[in-house]
Amino acid sequence: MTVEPGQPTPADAVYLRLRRRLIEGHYPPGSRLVEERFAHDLGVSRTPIRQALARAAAAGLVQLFPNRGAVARRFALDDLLEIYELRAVLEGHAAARAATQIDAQQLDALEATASALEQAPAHGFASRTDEVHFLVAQSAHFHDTIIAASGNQRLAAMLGNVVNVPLQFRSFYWYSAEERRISNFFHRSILTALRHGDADRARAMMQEHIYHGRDVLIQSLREEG
Amino acid sequence: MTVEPGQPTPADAVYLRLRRRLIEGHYPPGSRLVEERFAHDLGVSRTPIRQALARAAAAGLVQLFPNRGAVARRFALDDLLEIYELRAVLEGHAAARAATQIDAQQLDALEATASALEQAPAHGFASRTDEVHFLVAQSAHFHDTIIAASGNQRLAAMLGNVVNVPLQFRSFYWYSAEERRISNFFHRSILTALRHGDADRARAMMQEHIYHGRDVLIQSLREEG
DNA sequence: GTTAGAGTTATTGTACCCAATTTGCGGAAA
DNA sequence: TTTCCGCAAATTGGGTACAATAACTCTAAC
Repeated sequence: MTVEPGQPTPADAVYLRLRRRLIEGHYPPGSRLVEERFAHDLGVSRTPIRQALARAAAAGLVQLFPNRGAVARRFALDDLLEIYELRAVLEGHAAARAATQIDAQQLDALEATASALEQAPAHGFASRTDEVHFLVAQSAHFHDTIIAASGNQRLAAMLGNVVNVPLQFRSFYWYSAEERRISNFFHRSILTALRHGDADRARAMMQEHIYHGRDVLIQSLREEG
Repeated sequence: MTVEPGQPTPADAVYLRLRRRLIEGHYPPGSRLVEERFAHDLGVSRTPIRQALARAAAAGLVQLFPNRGAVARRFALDDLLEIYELRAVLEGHAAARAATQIDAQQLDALEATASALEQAPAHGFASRTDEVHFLVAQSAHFHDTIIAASGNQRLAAMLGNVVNVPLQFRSFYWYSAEERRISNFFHRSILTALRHGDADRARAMMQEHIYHGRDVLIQSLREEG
C-alpha cells in the first residue's frame, strides 16, 4: 500500500556487472562495446544490455555514437583535470557543510576508517593488489561518509558519477608509503576540523587532499608514460 | 551524451520532446507516465519511449519504479534547497574560473545579454507570458555563457542536469519589476568582476545572485501556497 | 598505385510478442 | 461495516525478428 522503493531488477544486476568491469579497466579505453557480445557473455538478450549501456553513458563511463554503438570512454589528461577540479569543489563544499551537521555516529565511522587506513600495513595482506584494493575501499568510505553528512542527496549522486573513473587511475596514489602517510595526515586534519565544526578548515583540507591526489596521479602518469 | 559524430536518431527527438514537455510542467508532478500513451501520441513503439524515460530518469526529471513505471518528479521544498545550493557552488566556481579565462567575444555576448534583459520592458511583448519566456531565455544564456567560459565541460553538463527544473519554478522571479532590477544589478556586478579578472568577486556575486533567486522563489511559493 | 564505387557484412535501432508483476475490484467471511 | 482473499485487467520487463545504417572489401578505372 505504501509507495516505496521496489526491489532491484535483473537489469540492475547487468548494469552493475558492466559498470564494475568498466571501472576496473577490464575494457581498454577506446575499445568498441558490441551489444551482442555482452548479451552472449551475460546470458541475456540485447535489451537489458542496451539499458545498461545507456546508464553507463549517462554516468560518463562510455560514449554512445548513434548507429555506431558504445565505446569505452578514453580518459585524457584534460578529463582528469576536469574531474579532480569538480571533486575539489563539490567535496570541499560537502566537508564544509558536514562540519556543522555531522553527528556522533558519523564521526565514529570516520575515526574507524581513518584508523583502518593507518593500520593497514599491519594487516599482512596476501598481495599488494589486495592491500591497494582495501585502501581504495576504505578511502572511498571515508569520503562517502562526509558526503552523506553534508545532507545533500543530489550532491552525493553527482559525486557518485564524477568519481566513477577506472580504478587504474585511482590506485596510483596508494602504492607509495609516503603518499599514504600524507593521505592519513589529511584525513586526520579533516576529521579534526569536522569535530571542531570548523567549516572553512574542513573545506580547505579536503580540497588540498584532493588536489594533492591529483598531482600525484599526474606525476605517476608522466613517469609511467 | 553524444558529442561528436553521427546523426541524431529518432529516439533523440522523442527524448527532446518528452524533456521539453516535462520542463514546461506539462505533466503534473506525481502523475504516472504510461509508456503506451506516449507511444501512441508520438507515433512510435514503446522501445524509444522507454529509452527516453530512462534518460529522463538519469537527468532527474522523472522517477522510475521497477515494474511500476515512471512518475513525473515531484519537487518538494527540500529539493529546491538542494538544487539551489548546488547551483550556487558550481556556478560560483564557474564564475571564478571564467574571471581568468573569459575572452573578448564572450564578454561581448554577456554585455549584449545583460542589455537585452535591461531593455526588455521597452520591447512591447504581446503578453506577459511572452515577456517572461524571453527573460528566462536571456537569463539562461547569460549563465550558460559564463559556464562555457569556465572551460570545464563536465561542469557544464552537470549544471545542465541540475538546472533541469520545471519552468514553473524558474519563472516566479521574473514577474516582479523590482526583482528584475535586482537581477540586472547582479548581472552587471558579475560582468564587471569578469572584466577585471576578479575571481573572488565574480564567485561571490554569482552565489549571491543565485541565493537571492532561491529566496524569492521560496517566498513566492509560500505566498501562493 | 591510387582512388572511386558498388556490393557485402556487421551492428545498431525499432517494432512486436509474450511472460511477469502490480493494481484494482468484488465477493465472502468475521 | 470492515477485512481479507483471489481473480482480472493493466502495465512493465525482456526476447526476438526485421529494417536501417555504417563499416568493410573487392573490383575496376584512371
